[in-house]
Amino acid sequence: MNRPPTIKDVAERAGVHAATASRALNPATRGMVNARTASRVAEAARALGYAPNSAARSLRTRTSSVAGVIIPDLRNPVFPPIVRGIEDGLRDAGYMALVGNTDGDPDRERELVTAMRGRQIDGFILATSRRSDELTSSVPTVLVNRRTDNGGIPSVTADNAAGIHLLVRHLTDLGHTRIGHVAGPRDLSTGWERYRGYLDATTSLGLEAATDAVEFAGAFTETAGHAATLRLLAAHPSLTAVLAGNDLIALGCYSALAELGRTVPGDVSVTGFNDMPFVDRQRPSLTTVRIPHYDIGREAARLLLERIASPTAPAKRVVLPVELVRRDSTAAAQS
Amino acid sequence: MNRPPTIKDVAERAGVHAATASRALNPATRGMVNARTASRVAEAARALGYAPNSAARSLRTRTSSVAGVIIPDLRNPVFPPIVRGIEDGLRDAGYMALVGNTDGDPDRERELVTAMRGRQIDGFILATSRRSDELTSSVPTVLVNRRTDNGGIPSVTADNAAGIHLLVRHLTDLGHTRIGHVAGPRDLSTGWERYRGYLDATTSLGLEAATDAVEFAGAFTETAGHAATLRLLAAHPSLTAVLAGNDLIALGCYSALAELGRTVPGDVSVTGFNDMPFVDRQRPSLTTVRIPHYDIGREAARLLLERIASPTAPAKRVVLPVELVRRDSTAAAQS
DNA sequence: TTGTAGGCGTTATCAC
DNA sequence: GTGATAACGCCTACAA
Repeated sequence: MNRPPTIKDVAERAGVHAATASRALNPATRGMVNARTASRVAEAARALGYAPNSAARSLRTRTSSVAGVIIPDLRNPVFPPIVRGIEDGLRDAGYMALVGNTDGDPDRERELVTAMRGRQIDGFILATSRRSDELTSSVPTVLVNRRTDNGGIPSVTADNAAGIHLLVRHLTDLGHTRIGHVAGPRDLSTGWERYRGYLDATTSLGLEAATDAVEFAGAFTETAGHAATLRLLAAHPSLTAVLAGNDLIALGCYSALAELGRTVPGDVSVTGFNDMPFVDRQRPSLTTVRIPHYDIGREAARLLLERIASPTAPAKRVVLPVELVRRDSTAAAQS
Repeated sequence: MNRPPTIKDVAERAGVHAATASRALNPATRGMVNARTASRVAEAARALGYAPNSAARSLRTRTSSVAGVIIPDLRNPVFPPIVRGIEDGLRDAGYMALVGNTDGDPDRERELVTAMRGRQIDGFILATSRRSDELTSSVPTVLVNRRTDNGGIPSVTADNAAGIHLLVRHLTDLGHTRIGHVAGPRDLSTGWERYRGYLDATTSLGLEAATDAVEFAGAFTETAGHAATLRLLAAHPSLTAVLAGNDLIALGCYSALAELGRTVPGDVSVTGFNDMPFVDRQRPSLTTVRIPHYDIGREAARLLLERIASPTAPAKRVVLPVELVRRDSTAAAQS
């Protein structure tokens, strides 16, 4: 239980001064030191099992090689693969992730940001932003999955518009012309961009009455999707297809349609968004758009490291491609 | 972009010495200081937006209020609620979680442990342990979900044996007497304890031939479960019920039985373990045992904090109760 | 190429 | 009850 070795111990063992040991151990300054002494120091460090004290290093250099990752709730199946991607992306650069959940509460988010700043975080990856957020962080920050309307902060998101276009195209290919939309919350870029994509796709394909065949779900949840679907079909009973804002909303569509005595896909086709785990095993299996969650996370980590290296470079907005996954919840329209 | 305020700034503004400010701000030492100066300091800190520099504090106190959480893979649906529970449990005490994934690789695990130690972690929560691991950490450590055979390290797990008893009892109540087991890996406490529970329950209920009606799946995955189920039914074609090591293995049972032309639950009843998300929506919905993932995480955090406070107290092994969830994958045995 | 010295911000110890 | 001081371990001008 004796103290871990310090750089002084290493220096002593190698017969040099602490400053020399420090230079020898740091790749960036290794060149300043005689190659033979350098390897002697390295050997001593290895023998002692020396690991630099990061608190001391942070205090001195004002960097920590730690990134703060703030998400709404890890239990939402969208986030685990994203966080995993972030972790893997950070690891390559020797960074680690401090993870915090907000449950969508802005106060909680502020608390977390403050607490993490106090811990000398080098940067933030936020998955919690609303479209209207005006983030003015002095710390390098990257948005993931969601983004703000204001493009000042780098972000990594899926191509929501393209995904919706793929779905609408898939449905029109099946002969559908009366396609409704159960949209996600308007204040989140995911909900909003998919809604805009729906408007674009339907109008550009010349489908009538699309603009008002929309209901907004209060949240990306099954229950909110259920309620919104009931409202949508009450107003538009003749719809033959429903585009849901995401997979959970689509599951809400399933139950609402069942409640209304409509079959999927016999009477109404339903589509989701995200391709979260196990939607391929629902009854019926869900036609949806696959978004590359893990890659989104990894890319966000890359962007953050880039940003830390050059904080004043212009903010990139990376949009990753998505993929249509045809399954059994969509079928030819009944005429 | 000027430097964040230090305790010296706060002291100056309050007209006291830095040491006094430090005492005033620290709840533990607040008593040493005059109440009026204390509140003057607090006010100055608030006005300046002072947040202590945790690197300096860590350097001085050798504590960081950060815990390392090491898991196999966040994408395994068991872990998100556990990690979330840990995070919530730590937060109450002002701790944060540094999360790392190992993919079950012991080398990777060692790397992570070393790296986190270098970061002045106050303790570890490990979800990666194998039964045979001999952990001899000088840092407070708690095992979660899995544990080692050697009881020297505190752990928080679900009551696997009780869960299996509930399932076996449920099946015998339905008239089953020929119950097989597709077990999880023997080297993990989860797989092992459920296997032992199966032996106990079947023998204590006087079911014949139970001991050899077991196949071990190579992993807690659907494919491993599928393969093991085929082996089990080849050797024991007359089984009317299969107890799977966990939910994913149970899904493998489903597909294997379908491949063999047996219906669930008509020909064979199947049970899982964990009650992971969406198994209630499989066809058929899965009878399983619900384990309190979130509470397990929270309790692990509590235990770790306790351990940090008194590192030499005897190691508790906390076992949390589980609950039978009856669904459609089990039915009365055909006679 | 290597050694010396000072300081990062905080807290513990000692003196008043 | 408060102030002065030193030390935690590391890094980096600057000096040699």
